[in-house]
Amino acid sequence: MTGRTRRPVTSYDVAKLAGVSQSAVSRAFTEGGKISPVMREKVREAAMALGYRPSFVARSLITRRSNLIGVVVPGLANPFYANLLDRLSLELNQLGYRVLLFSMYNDDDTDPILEDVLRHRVEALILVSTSLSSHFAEECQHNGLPVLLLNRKNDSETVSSVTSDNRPAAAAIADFLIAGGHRHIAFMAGRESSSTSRDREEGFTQRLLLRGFEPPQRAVGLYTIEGAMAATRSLLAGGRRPDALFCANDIMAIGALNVAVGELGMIAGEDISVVGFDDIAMAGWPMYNLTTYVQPISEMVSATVAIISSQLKDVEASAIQQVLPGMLVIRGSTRPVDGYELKHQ
Amino acid sequence: MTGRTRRPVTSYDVAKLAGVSQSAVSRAFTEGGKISPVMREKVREAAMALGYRPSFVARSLITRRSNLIGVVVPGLANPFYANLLDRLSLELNQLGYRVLLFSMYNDDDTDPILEDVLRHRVEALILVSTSLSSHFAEECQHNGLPVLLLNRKNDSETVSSVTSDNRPAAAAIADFLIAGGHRHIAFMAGRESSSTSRDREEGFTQRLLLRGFEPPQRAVGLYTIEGAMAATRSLLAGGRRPDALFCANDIMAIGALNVAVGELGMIAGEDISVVGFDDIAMAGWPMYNLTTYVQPISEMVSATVAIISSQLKDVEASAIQQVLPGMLVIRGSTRPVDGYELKHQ
DNA sequence: TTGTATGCGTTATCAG
DNA sequence: CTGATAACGCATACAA
Repeated sequence: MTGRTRRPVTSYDVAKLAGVSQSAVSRAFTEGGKISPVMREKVREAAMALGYRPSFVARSLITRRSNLIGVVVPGLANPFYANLLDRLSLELNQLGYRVLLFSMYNDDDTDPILEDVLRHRVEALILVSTSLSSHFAEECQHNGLPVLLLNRKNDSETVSSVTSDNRPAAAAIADFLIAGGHRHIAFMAGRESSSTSRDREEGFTQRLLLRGFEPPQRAVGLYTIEGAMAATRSLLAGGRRPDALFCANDIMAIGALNVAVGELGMIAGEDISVVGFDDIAMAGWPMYNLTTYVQPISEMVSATVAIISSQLKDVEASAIQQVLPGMLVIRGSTRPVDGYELKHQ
Repeated sequence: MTGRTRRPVTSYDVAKLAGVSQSAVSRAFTEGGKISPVMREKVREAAMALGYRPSFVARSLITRRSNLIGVVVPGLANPFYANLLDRLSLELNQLGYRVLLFSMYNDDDTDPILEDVLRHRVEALILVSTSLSSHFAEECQHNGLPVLLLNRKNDSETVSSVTSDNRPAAAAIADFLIAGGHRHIAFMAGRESSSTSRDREEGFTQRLLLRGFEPPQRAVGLYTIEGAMAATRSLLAGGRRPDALFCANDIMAIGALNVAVGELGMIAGEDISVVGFDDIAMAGWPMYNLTTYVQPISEMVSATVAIISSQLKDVEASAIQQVLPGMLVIRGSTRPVDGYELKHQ
């Protein structure tokens, strides 16, 4: 406790104090190290006295394992992403991995960031609702680096992904709105570049057409509250006011409610039915009470970790496109419909 | 593009292909490396062909700089934390640092996690609303590792912190509620262990006493929506219903509104006035329209990065306890008061 | 079981 | 400006 050390304590320092070899110190701190209990204790004591902590960076260099997993998120303003990241971090930690975090704000060009991630020698890469250039996909595959797209799909079949069953989900929502007797149905997209948004729109539109409806009125909310509020204002200002609105995610649906209910004084579930997608916590709160499609977030995270784990074990493991089923939960933001059970709070 | 490489490409591989020495490769990829343009180009070409990326872990070992900053957050369910993390990540990235993320779910014992962080040789440590054992504080100081508590203070003066002016803020809220003619004033605390919650409570209570009021009715919301909803139910079920409620953060205030307005049908700003703290995005949405104290999140993050930077430059730089002023924004969840300007949407 | 010696992929130091 | 060579802190094959 005397002076301030500048240089961190090394295994050599510990070895000298304990009167043993450096490798003994190493073994004392390695998982399955063959070492006698008495020696281990001696080393641990010296280490404690010096405040020694084995350096993961030195270890990584030789073991080629960084214990790091790169996670790229598109900002955390959407609670769904925050939640996803939170759980991901938790599960990865339990497996002994640490999360190297990257926030993407412009979806267009992930490459510079990914370049940086690779330099850190992460053991795997998880992209949350973010796309990947085919160039990089190849690059990662070539290096045997597991990559997984979470809540988004890739054109190529060579990269793994975990998503909900977006198309059937959207179709079910179309059925529900039709059954509710709505006639002027609208859809709010996220970003045009988002496969997730496209899938939901296609599933929705195709089912409407199949049932003899016109394609929905269309707006773009850019996956943000503000964008959704603006889009909703113009949607509801138009001559043919829609009586139902399906938004590609909850955050936009809530933006829509902010405008329809909060600004225009409409009554959700009577004047207009609003449906979201994700089931973020807010959706279940009394003030919004939003009908939405539950993304099975827990299963999605588990599947993600499972796939990553398997590819970590076996580099040759083939890519998996996992699609997980969620469920529609009916709350008060939509007109009640016979045969659909209202979720009791 | 032929076989799959198992071992990442090294600078030696590049050197061989380019017909130069390994050090030349290193210089070509180092910031201020003295190297001729022609050689640099030759190296870059070979590197591109092989898909070479310098290893940060090898570099870290010798430069003793990991480019990593450990950030510990108490989960991301509270948008305020998510926002904080988001901005922090952004600013640190711009300075060339990467965020090594840790989520704390039990506030009690951060030590095992911090142990792990240090092994990764992070260059600094930012604890968001999380406490630090004095043991670890010493340890970090001894190692010359900058540590900063964000949105929380420490007993010891030796560790830096960045917070809002919680006490004056809470006092201002007391004044505002008194001016609004409220008589039965309640306070909802976060966690008892939170210095932030304690500061806000003390500032609030002391001002009430000073103005001749009784100490506020008290509830504990545990900083969560669910906790706040439960606390509010019992608060409003009691005989003496409070006509004003100040919650130690927004998320709890919104929980309170969920119950008061959403469940009990009360009218916020008439039957009861609810005030929060933080000014998360949600607070400004029409459905909640929450009066709250704005934490200057942007300034807090900048101050954090500035302090960390200065301590990174000069290990001997002394700890700083920075307290930043925010401001009260009046919205619709509280009774209007003369002399207080309503925030226009 | 323990110690010795070597290498992980870079940067840094020194000659040329 | 360029190339050889020695660290960086640890794990591991090998010898004892």
